[in-house]
Amino acid sequence: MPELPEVETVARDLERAVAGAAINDATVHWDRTIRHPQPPERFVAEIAGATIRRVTRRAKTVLLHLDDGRVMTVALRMTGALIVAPAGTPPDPYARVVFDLADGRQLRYRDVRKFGRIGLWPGGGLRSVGAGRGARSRRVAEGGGRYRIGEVFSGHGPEPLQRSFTAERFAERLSRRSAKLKSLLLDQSFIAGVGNIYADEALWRARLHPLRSADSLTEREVRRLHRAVRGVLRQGIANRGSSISDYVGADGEPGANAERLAVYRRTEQPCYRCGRRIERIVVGQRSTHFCPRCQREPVASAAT
DNA sequence: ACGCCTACCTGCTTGC
DNA sequence: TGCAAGCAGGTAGGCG
Repeated sequence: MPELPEVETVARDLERAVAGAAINDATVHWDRTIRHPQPPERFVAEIAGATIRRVTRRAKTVLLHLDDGRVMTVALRMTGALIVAPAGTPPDPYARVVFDLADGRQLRYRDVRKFGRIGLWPGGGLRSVGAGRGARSRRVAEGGGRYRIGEVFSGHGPEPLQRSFTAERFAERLSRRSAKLKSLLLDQSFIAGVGNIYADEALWRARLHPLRSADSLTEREVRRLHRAVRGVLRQGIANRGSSISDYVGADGEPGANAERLAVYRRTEQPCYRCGRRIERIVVGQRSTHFCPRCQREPVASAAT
């Protein structure tokens, strides 16, 4: 569910709401939410008494940095949500892990489909990001542990909103791949944080067909896609995320970006640019929406 | 490198 | 109304 803009929204909400808060205790209601091989009981013992220093994001994962340098990672996957509940809020049947804060509030990890995972790592070697308004990347203090949290993300591609993600760098990466644009945008090792919604939106904005192969793009097309990817993500953040069914911010409120989507789940509805009906196809087992007029079909290589 | 499949889970919508 | 099938924002692992 949540892609970069939704995760960024949650991280920012939590930074304001729980930075400085101490975790008294935790309850695990669904063991598999705790990332293997950490047994849930040990996780609880290790998190109890910790204080949250700050909250950031890397790719689609929320990072809760603890005072002692350790980092708790929360990968929301499809239906995960982190919600701050004031004292006295009725229990949530879908809360898989509940953190009791010292001030009486609860930080709840809610996840209907149970795909999400929570991990606890010694710090070190990680560059996390603040995506917004010129926020700078920050280095996590070196933790004394044997493992580095940075290794968790070693296989991830660049953060599209960082200044270092230039059109030139994007062009270079694209030129070495022959995969379909849609599949590549979803590949977290190619670019971090883009999911099914924003991939479709970016391709529409850049007027590129989802089946185009990456190495077929002209320089101009690469620039359009670069701008489009960053643009749709920034717009998503500005609107506090796209709530299609169950995404909510840490305040429990849905985001406003769903109404601003141009193609995602707008099958058969008119394209905002040309009026043509939006089509839905399946690419890499993921539903894909595009305008057949604005986003021209790649020329079939008539080999003969 | 790439594509395709299966899993992991539950709930909601659609069609008969 | 009931019931089954299809769909969902993500990703890991396996196979060819």
